[in-house]
Amino acid sequence: MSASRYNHREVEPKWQRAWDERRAFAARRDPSRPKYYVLEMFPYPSGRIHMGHVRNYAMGDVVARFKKARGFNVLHPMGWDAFGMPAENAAMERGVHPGTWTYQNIAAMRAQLKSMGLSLDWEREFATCDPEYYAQQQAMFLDMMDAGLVARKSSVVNWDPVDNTVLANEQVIDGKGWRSGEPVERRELTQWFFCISDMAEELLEALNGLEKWPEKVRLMQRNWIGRSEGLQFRFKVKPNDLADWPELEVYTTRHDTLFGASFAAISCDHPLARALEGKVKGLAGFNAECRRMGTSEEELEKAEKKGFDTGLKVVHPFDPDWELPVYVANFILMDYGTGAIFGCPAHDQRDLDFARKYGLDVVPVVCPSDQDAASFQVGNEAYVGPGRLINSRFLDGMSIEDGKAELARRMEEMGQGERRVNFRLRDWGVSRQRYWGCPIPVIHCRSCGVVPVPKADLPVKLPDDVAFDQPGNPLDRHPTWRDVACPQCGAAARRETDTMDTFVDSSWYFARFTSPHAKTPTDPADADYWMNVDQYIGGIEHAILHLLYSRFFARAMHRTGHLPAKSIEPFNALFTQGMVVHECYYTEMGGRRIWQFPGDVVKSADGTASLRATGEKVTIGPVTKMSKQKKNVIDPEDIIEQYGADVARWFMLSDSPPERDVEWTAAGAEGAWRFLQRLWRMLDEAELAPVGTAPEAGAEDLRKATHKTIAGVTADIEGFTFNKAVARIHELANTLQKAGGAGIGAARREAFEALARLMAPMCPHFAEELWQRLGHETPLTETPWPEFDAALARDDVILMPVQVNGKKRAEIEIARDAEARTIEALALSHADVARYLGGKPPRKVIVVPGRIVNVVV
RNA sequence: GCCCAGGUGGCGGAAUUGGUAGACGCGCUAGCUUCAGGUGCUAGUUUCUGUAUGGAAGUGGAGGUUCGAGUCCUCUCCUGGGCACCA
Repeated sequence: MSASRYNHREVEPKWQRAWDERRAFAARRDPSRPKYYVLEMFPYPSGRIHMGHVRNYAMGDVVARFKKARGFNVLHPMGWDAFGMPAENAAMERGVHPGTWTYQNIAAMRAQLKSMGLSLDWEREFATCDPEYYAQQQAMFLDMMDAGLVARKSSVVNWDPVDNTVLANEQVIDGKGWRSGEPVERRELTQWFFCISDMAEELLEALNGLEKWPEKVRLMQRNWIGRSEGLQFRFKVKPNDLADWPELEVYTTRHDTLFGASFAAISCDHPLARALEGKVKGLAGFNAECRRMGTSEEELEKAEKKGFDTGLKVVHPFDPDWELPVYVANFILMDYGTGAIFGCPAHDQRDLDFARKYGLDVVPVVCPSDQDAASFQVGNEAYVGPGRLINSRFLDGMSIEDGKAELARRMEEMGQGERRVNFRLRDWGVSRQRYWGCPIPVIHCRSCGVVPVPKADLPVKLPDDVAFDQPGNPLDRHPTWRDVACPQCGAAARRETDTMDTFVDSSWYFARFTSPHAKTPTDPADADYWMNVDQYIGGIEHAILHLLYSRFFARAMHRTGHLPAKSIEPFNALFTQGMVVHECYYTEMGGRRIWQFPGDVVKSADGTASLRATGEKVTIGPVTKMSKQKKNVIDPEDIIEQYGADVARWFMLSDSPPERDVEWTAAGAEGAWRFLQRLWRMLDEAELAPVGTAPEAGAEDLRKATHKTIAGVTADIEGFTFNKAVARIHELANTLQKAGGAGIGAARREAFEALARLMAPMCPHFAEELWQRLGHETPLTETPWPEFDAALARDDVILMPVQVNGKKRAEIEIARDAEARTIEALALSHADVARYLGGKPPRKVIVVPGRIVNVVV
């Protein structure tokens, strides 16, 4: 036989065509078979796939193909998260219509994804910008309005005063608008909201049931929802010439520290702060300064703590002679609690920083157990630990918990406050003042107010004739689109020009895949059969928002009759994969870094690097997430062209555990390529028995290796440790290569066939070709997963380590199920062990049958 | 600032979940095969020490629990992700 080479350029298209012709991955409802729905987070159509996509979809495809081989009726769909800002940016920069740009990108990316050979049901494909999709989203918005899940209220946005437009946090750079360069202001707008906070308790509770979700994601969601038990109470305000403000209501979780209070503070957006602007000199300016900060929590928290004394006082609830100054402070969030707090500097770091800056008292009221109550002082660090209450009158001597209970009891008795459960979670603002999104289907009528668009008039379609020659929302400027007759009174009215947050689009696409062309959001029979998603796979960056919104939306869809009760938690299992990272390279010019593409850089053996074209010295920077800015991107298309999709997939699954970041290296891709070629050559040279021959009795070692590998790889795929599966396949290939000699042709065939079948989920084209070469006519997509023989996969005699004082000193060969006494006797009789004992009896012997022996001298 | 995760050879990582640290791959070293080569094959490769069977140290750092710790506990340093209008 002559040595051949595996040629991916012929083999990959061949099998892609074969699967297509057989419609191998078309999912059809079949109640007689168990279903399995595997879903990867759908991509944003940026124009090209990147390595992160390759990794994500390679993993999903492993699961899909594996489950199919195990007899499940698999649903594995793909679509496009197609609305969003980049399309509008492209429109502004290049004058191309957002829709044209988006659908061109989809066409390009679809072709790239198809070249990966993924087992996707392309017949279910849709884009969220298809009117067919967003029409159903609008229908659900109306249903949710009816169900009381939608509210209209004001909230703050980033406002660019030059462009007169709302900015995303991303578009605010160092407090300035990204285009205008002018300082951004916070501005209040009336917006549409989904009432997710009404479900806060339920969304929190149900996290406990999501056992197949990573614990860290559940924890992040718990913290995000942020349930707290506290006290809401009212201070009397002095001097009381403000008729509208006899009281100031605050919320606290540390009411035990009320006797350590030294000030009260309110948000600059608090109605009282606004009311005082005309009365207190300088306050308007201070508030304006606060509002110049962005809306992101990060920015607010990191900013220097600043306050403005309003001159107002509030009276301590338990002492009419005790007055506290009222400040407006830049670190109080209007959206949390009541937008007002009392400050206890000794036991809250922010309050302490604030008190030191403005010369306010710092009175400790919680004393740690190892400190003396009379002398305990707080320095530059607030004390937030446990202890006994001091300086607190009727609370003195109590624990924090008892103090809270007693204070709350008295406050409730006085009628001045109530215990209250509060959540950090805010309602979901979905209004966007942008064109490329799903129009919110309501009409504003001068006499009827807000009127929903009748369902018969859906979809409210985006107009095509829009211009992006100026900033702001083109829907506002369109000559006719806004004009419409009021559905109730028939008078001239105006359409809502806000569109929906793109998170809405991605909060239910998984349900739509079960019946992508239904005339209602879902088809009950399809949703009932296919839901829930059995395995969801995506990036950890979606751990909070996307997943929380989807959980909310599934509940909302159930309440409005679009999903069955079992689907209020739509994702049974979740896996969050790590990023693809790469070294970055730069040259320097005048102290500035000029980033260089990896393809333009040559690395030498001594670890230095230079530019291919000019030989200029290149500095190797850190390994970071692939990004256009740092140019450290590898285009999957180049890799697929050079090495094939199977190599790209195999390497993405090797080495790094799926949940961790993986570094793309050219050497790693080469290694994957060499492995496939090696297997291919091994088959050239191997003597095999005919298909179906029973394995020989004399080939035990090879057979054991084969069956152990089948058992191990099966467990690895189920446990999402694909890197270990790859390592095991390498080991079997090594064993097979070394297993020479005649008379084991059937055992050798068994090993080769196992390799082809085990590799099929990871590099399907190569595996199919191997399988065909082994003499099989039925493709692997229709071949069941291999079974292992438990007797062959287990060792009866094992090598057991023997430790002396915790250090390994010997090994004994012993039956796996030997009794402790037998093991101990054999261990102690070992020459190396005896040497350490020096003739004396051991002090203690620990025997863990099947594991280890430890002799303590 | 707050929340979450991760630190193991030159590199990516494995370690039966408290039981032989370094599987597998990359890289490197030596040799072979005459290969145009960045191909293939064989052997070696944690560090220190010793001629040697061997010995000692070793999982970011410092303590602790245990017969036994990469794994559990406390403190600490570093890196990454999220922070509500990026998707």
